[in-house]
Amino acid sequence: MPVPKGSTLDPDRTRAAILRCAEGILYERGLDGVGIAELCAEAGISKETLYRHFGSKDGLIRTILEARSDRVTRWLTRAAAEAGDDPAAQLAAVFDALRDWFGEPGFRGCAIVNAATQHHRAPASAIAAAHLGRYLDLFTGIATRAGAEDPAALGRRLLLLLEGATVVADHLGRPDAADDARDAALALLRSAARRPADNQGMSP
Amino acid sequence: MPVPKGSTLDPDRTRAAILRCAEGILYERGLDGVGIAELCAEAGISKETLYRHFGSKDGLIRTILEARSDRVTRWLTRAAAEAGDDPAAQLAAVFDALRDWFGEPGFRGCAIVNAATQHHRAPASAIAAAHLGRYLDLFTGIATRAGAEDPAALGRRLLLLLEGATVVADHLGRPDAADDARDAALALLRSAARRPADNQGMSP
DNA sequence: GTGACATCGAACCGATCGGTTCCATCTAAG
DNA sequence: CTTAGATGGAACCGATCGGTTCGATGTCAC
Repeated sequence: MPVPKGSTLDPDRTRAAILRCAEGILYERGLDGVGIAELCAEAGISKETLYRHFGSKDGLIRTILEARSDRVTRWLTRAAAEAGDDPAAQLAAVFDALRDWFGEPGFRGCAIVNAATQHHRAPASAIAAAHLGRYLDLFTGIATRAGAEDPAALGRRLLLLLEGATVVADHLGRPDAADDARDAALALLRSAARRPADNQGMSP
Repeated sequence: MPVPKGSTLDPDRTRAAILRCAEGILYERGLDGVGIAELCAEAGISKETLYRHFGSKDGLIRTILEARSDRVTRWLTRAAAEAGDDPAAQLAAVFDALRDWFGEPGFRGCAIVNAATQHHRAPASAIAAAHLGRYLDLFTGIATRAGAEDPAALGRRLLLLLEGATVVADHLGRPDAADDARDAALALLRSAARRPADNQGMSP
């Protein structure tokens, strides 16, 4: 029961408590797998309070997803930044961070992509698209600093590895998909940074 | 109304008609986005008929997903086989086929992976895992024939590209994610087939 | 014609859904 | 002490859900 009776604490704190509690349950059980009533019971609040803060279940979901996109983006960006100046090291750091995430007990894929998959028309789709765009910016930045011939193209390919690793880690239960993605990403980085043409060998 | 009154045609045909109709609607609207009643109405059958054939909504979904996994696997395997003997050409053919799929009007991601994302505990999860395993076999076969040093590892990385491309094509609305995946796959194939160590350049 | 079978259409079941409303209660500010 | 605001608890709403049952209707094999 995170929220006492009356207005013991300011509404902002109530709001934050609802978000923190609902995020976990919705992620674990799916957007349609849990009702408003259970969400409120688990958070120790009444339905009226929830609706005063978020207006609707969709409003609650939107708020949760936007906050999560911000948090995840900051987390990965910082992981890259803390790896130093070498673009390859930054790239490796991103996938190493992902691997930690994939290995956590409750891992169940990307909450934002999952939400968009479940509610395809709803605002979740737009949030997911923006979220992937942020990933793209991160990877394109690394590709640019690595001196890739076509940083945008390399960024897009790195994004494929991230999303693919997330899906495989989830549905195959293989957190080490992040390791495969990391190795593949470094290989792509090497071949893209090499030179204009994409053949880098001395084959017949 | 695909199914007339009485038993005009044999039950097998009725069953097939239900499957064909329900598959499209469930894919488009999501497993929880459409009820049994609407499914029956759209297929022009009664609820009793549906339940006699499939037992439950989950039974219907399971049947649909398993059939779809078979069909998709055969489709991609044939695309690879028809590309000739060159492993690189086979790989390119797979992603070219995917691109056609991504570009279709109703594309909404992989139905099987989507189903597993929506019903995480249900049999959909097992079907999705098996489905990814089939992809893995396809890619590992290509990697083996290409003479990769570690065909299993290369197969896993190619799978990441396929799944990543599917997610990105869906949520970013970019069918050309398949082209990025194709180029990345060919680059990975080249660098993996080159030689034991994974550094194939002449950097400092 | 007769019986076995498949089907439709509709009513029905209990449960749950998202959302609304009302009121007693508690706290903090004046 | 009083008042304003935030809250919990519970009742309530109409709709929909997955699933069951039953009788009428139709076709087919014999």
